[in-house]
Amino acid sequence: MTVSRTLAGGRNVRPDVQERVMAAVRELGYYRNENARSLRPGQPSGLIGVAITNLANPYYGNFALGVEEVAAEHGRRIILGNTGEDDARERQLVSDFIGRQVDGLILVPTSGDAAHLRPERLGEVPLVLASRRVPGLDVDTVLLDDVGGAYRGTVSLLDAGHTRIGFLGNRSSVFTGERRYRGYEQAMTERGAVVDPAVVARDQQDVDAASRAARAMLDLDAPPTAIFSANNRNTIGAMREIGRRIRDGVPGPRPALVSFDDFELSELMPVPVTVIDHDARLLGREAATLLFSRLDGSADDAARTVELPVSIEFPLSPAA
Amino acid sequence: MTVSRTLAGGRNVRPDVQERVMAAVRELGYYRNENARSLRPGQPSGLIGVAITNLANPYYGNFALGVEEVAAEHGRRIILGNTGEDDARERQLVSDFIGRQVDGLILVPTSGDAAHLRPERLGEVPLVLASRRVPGLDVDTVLLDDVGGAYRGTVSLLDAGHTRIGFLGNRSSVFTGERRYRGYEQAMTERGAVVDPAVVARDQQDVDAASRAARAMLDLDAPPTAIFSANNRNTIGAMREIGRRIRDGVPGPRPALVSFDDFELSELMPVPVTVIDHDARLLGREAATLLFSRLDGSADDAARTVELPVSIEFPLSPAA
DNA sequence: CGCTATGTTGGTAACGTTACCAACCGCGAG
DNA sequence: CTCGCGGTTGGTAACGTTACCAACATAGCG
Repeated sequence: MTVSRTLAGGRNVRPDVQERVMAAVRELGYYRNENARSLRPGQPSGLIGVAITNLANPYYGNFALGVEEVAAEHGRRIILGNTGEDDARERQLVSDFIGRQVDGLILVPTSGDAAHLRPERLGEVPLVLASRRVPGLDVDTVLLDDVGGAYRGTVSLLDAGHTRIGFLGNRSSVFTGERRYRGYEQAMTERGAVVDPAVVARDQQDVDAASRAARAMLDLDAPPTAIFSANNRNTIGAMREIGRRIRDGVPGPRPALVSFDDFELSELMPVPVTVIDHDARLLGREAATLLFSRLDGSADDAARTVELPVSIEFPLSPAA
Repeated sequence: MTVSRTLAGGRNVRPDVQERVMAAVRELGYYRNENARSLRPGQPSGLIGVAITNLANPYYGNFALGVEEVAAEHGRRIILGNTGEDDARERQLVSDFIGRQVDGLILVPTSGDAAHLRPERLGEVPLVLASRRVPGLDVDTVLLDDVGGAYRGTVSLLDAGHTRIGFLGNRSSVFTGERRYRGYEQAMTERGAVVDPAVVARDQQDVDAASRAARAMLDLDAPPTAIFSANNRNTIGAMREIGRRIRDGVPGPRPALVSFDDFELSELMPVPVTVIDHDARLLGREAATLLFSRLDGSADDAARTVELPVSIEFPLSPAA
């Protein structure tokens, strides 16, 4: 008990005893067993479970960093798992996290079945969703202003005189893919532009698929003069294809690009790129902040949604 | 006990009893307490502690992913901490990890004091270092072929006829910074080129500092005609500055670049970029593999070093 | 000088789990 | 019919920790 008290701050322990305890701790290389600590009822484990869909994507790396920062500020650690968009893996991760007595969960949910996230399954463990919502699950959520960003980005192309604007994005079952498409579609129809299914490609998960989709689109008899790309992977793929056409002297338009998600050196691209930028790290910080406000009881029961704004960065030079 | 046996696989439990147990588990939303489990002597916690220096850097995100993959294949989870190159924070993380009974540690070490990593402090917990070595610490380590990559990259510039080649990199106390500088220096002196301190800048930690360093270098009366950049952050910074000069019509050379670390769309840059590429995810996988070979006892006592090869990607077009 | 108040110390129990052991069951062989 | 054996079941203890309580020492006060 004296050791426990000393390590807990030393209240009501004589200073010379504390000194002897600390000396023994140093000599023995003693570390307090945190697992045994959290075994006692009511004791938090100090762990936050974080599951994201793709750690290789720098956006999620930054997201994880934001969560880790806030967790560290509150004296917690994060256990991190990668789901790879596989909901079986997500289920497995969540149940492992709960088994390790995490104080809370932060997820970028996959699109599959979400029965394992229902309150009756999670018990007292608070959950915060990031980036995506889960249908029918009313919990704290941090989102980006996907619709507004996509709308404003598309409008900037329309303002520049484009009317035939292609769309590259995720399939509609992905939450952000659906929202960003909605923003695009809304801008197009509001301005009387036609959304032609021939220049809408919504099933690319990686850079290569995005390149192929851009190529098919630009090889049409009536290719788009501009492309709205709904995420980083599609932007990189489209840009690769555009660069290839320029290098190889392929005739046809050199489409302007609007990219939802930033990428480095976008200002040096051979065609003008408008970037819809956002702060993944802030998204992570915000998710963690929501979680901790639950943990310290400073939030009422109602589920909250935070929608973070996006900013639009126009190309430095008017055209290439 | 019957519940424990059922959940452990059901050996020597009647099938109908197993069924009743599983039904109760489902009904009650029961999760086995992993912390209590690992409390019993000899039981592993199933956790691997991972501390990296900068999760915002996509390389470390990929590194963490590689570790996570291999850990998941072995049924473990990772606890992740970000040190931000702060060795006090590293110490704190390591002692917390040990307090949580991690089965092993994987670190990208900071450059400070490393007393907390000595075997007598870590006890039985195996440690693997990644990317960097710690002076005087003889443990399993995964490195890149920094010297060889930097050497070959520099040689490619010399072969192209450059003799005045600038260097952008980390200060020499950073392990990789030192090694990459060595490769550069070795190539230069071997070929009789002069390493001029005026075009060597070794103290940039972020993109902005790298831009400023590149600017100062290119503003010299005798600017370099090519630049060797020792890491991703310096490459991006240098490229920004080069792009700015092209855009603003600043007179002077448009230096060719060799970049240690890949970046996306390097083929679309306005000056030719040679990339010294490597696989951070593989680095993570390799580190985890070393760790697990310790854990299952299949490695003998001697510390091992794995040096992963790098590949060199030349620009698609000879010049811009 | 005795009483109380305060500070200090350590004994005990409980958290959830599983290794070990003891008890019990039914079945087949002698 | 009895004995022994393998399969099944649950009691007990222990892992390391801390809340609670009891015991004790000391100081202050009347």
